[in-house]
Amino acid sequence: MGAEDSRMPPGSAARSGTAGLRADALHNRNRILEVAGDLLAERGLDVPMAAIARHAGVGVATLYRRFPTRQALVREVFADRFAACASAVEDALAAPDPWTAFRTAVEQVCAVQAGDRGFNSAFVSAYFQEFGVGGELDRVMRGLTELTRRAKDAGRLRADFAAEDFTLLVMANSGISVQPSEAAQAASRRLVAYLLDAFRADRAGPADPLPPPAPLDLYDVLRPR
Amino acid sequence: MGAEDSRMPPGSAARSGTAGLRADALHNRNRILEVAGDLLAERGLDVPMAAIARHAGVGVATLYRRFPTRQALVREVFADRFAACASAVEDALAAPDPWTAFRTAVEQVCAVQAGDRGFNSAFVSAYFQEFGVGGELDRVMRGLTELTRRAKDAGRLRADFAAEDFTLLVMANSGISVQPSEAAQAASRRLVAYLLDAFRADRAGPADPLPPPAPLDLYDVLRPR
DNA sequence: GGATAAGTGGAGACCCCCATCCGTTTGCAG
DNA sequence: CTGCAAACGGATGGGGGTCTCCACTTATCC
Repeated sequence: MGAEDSRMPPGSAARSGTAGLRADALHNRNRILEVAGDLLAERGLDVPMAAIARHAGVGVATLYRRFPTRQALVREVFADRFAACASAVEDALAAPDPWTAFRTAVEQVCAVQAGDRGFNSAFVSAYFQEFGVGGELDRVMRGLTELTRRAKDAGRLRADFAAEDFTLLVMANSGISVQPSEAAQAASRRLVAYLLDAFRADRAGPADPLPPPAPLDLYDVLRPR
Repeated sequence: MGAEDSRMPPGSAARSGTAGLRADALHNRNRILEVAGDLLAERGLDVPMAAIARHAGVGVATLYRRFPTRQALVREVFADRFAACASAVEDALAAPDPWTAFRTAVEQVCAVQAGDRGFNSAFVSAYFQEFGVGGELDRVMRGLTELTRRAKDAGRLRADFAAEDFTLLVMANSGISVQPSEAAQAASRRLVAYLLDAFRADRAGPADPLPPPAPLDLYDVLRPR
């Protein structure tokens, strides 16, 4: 409960919990994160903790000491991917053409999602409610909302596009990405292309009217159990 | 192997294994199927066998005696839903307008899928490789292929629509349907509407060219593990 | 170089699920 | 009514996963 560590310069810990670790401990921690990243990508979110420990060449105790819960581990592993999504969106905000910006942002987020089974599950699971990535997720969502506004103002995005449609996109894409493979990634790209095409404003003929935007909120839809 | 049962009139067993059952056994069997249907829909494919037995008011032994494997149970439970998909497609084949036929077939199949978490998983999982529902599935696929041909010939379906795009649709829809709820079903309807819109041939302007159709085969993509 | 606390790995307690075995009950035919 | 095979359900063994405890090792500081 005392002071964190009065000698530690603020901001020196790139990530939580790395401060004051002994050299060997830090090495193991990194090795665990590395291995866990691979295993989660390949096998999904429910890969046994023991398997991660074994592949990392450490005992389970070491794993649990460093990451008390599975969530803590997963959060740490995917923090950078969440950040990657966020900055992809923010990069897009700098692009001149509103539609291109919208399109590339969507494409990039979906590509990240399709490439990693674990991240996909993490992204689309009740987990991320307690992930502490709310900040990143909000950055992504705020960015996408702004991109949406611009694309609509420019007349390139259909007017009845709703914020919930991002959720639609993410979850549909997650269905494609259950088993990440080259084929699945290609399929994801094709799905996204189809949907972006459907989102365009400049289509001929009266499309069949859309069903009402479902009040679809990831936080609601995926509530645990 | 001996004769099945020489006294049984052929075709009298609506489903496999119901012939010659004692009255109480038959009652329990039906109760199990009923309860299993509900539980699978709600909780998904991995609901514990014990839970099914308990809800049905029978012992696990009874459950296992009637359905030796989980697959046998699931197959029996969802046989009618698979059949429903098949006949929805075949009904559509009778419709006069090719596009309407295509559209309603897709909508109905996706609606069935979105309404039942267990069926959704069953539909989109390695399971159905050994389900013995290959017949039904082939009926569905053959029907959809024919509907595709007609819709293309009529100039209503875009020429670069590929057979693999059905898989795309099913898997995307499965992502929406992880947690069946009114909201999820509405979302599914909206997704399908978007995609059908994207599949239409009569769109203005050169859409961005589609990524190549991924060689996406459910049987391949969802291979166990 | 030695004291010390941080770090370690593996054994094992606990829990959940699957699937089978077996003593008891019960529908049904004669 | 009676006998028996069919049916029943709970106990049980086996497997796998999570997480903790503890005796041993090792980096680090003086």
